Amino acid sequence: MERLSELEQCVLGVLWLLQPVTPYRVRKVFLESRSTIWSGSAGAIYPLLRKLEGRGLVGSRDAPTGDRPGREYSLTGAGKDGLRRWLRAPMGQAEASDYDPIRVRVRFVEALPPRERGPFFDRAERALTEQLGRIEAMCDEYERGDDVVQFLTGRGGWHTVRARLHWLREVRDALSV
Amino acid sequence: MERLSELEQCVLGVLWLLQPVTPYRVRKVFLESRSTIWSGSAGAIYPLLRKLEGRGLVGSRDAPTGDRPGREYSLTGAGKDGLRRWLRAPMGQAEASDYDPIRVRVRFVEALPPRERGPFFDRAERALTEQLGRIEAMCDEYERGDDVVQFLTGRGGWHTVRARLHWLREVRDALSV
DNA sequence: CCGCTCATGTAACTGGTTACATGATTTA
DNA sequence: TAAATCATGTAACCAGTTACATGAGCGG
Repeated sequence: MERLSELEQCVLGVLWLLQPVTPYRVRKVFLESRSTIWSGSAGAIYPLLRKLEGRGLVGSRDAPTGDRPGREYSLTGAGKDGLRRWLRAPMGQAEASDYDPIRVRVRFVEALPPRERGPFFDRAERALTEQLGRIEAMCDEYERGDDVVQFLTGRGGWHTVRARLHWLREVRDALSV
Repeated sequence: MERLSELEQCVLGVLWLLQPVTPYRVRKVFLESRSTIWSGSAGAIYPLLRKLEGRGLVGSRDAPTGDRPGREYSLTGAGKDGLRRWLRAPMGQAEASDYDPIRVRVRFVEALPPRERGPFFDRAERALTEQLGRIEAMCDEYERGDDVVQFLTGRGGWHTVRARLHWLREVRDALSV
């Protein structure tokens, strides 16, 4: 029982939500995600799905639409077990930690001459504000749906980005730039 | 002018902060970081430093301690330019986005039978609370130093983790588990 | 003297990305 | 009818990890 990568486990989750589902639709979940760790590239998803099938965690069948060939994947019992094992696993520092690309940049902001620091923070604030807007739009959409958890998950991202934005203003203030 | 990876740019930043610095000390920055995107493995740092040297962004010299051989790296002018170019670059969705390993798990929590959802949230809350404690300890330490930005950066992580923790309690409440 | 940390490295691997190829279907 | 999107895939590449090897110095 080889352990699964984070992406593989996410894909099991997506399958659980959307099954039966085509690889392309799985891809789109990642392509359209506000998170950027995974690109949702075909080169990631198609081989991954076949690999999961080889391990018996997912099953597939041909599902052509009219003339076009198509393939649909679903979770097997073992697949659902795998998903649950993930959710039952202990959570440690890896799960609690986060990486904030803006925060690391701020760590080194004094490498910039003073007059460039204001514009730096402007760029950062704008990026976060725009992200906040995107998430709000997304949450509005989700709120009209019937999937509560989807909405709540969106709100999670919103809270986090807002916290980063507030912190950024605190930093500007503390450094008076 | 090949573009640099995020890790390479971070390493330039670390060099800017600590130069002249040994590869081992650069590693420790990542090894001891609360963030877990990079392991700080020797296999990452040593070849990377040589690569940066090959590109003329960093310079090195022998710096043995008594009997032991050692090597010290510093930024070159081009290296500092590279660091600044990073900080001057526009920030978009990639920089504003975040990945929260707990949030993705929450997305799929209903794949767990109801009675297991409480313990799931317990584990998540504990992991975040512990992380909060670690960050607080770190910030206390930094506060006694003279590096304001280091302290502020620590606070950034604290704000983010606290936001995630608050959100988690909101979710528990909303799902009443 | 044993084990730990300091310190420097290499080799094999792997989990992805980028870029390409192909063709059907929809939309402007 | 041209361009965009749907849909499926492959091949080459690459950044970083894991695991290993080596040896010096230090604390119990």
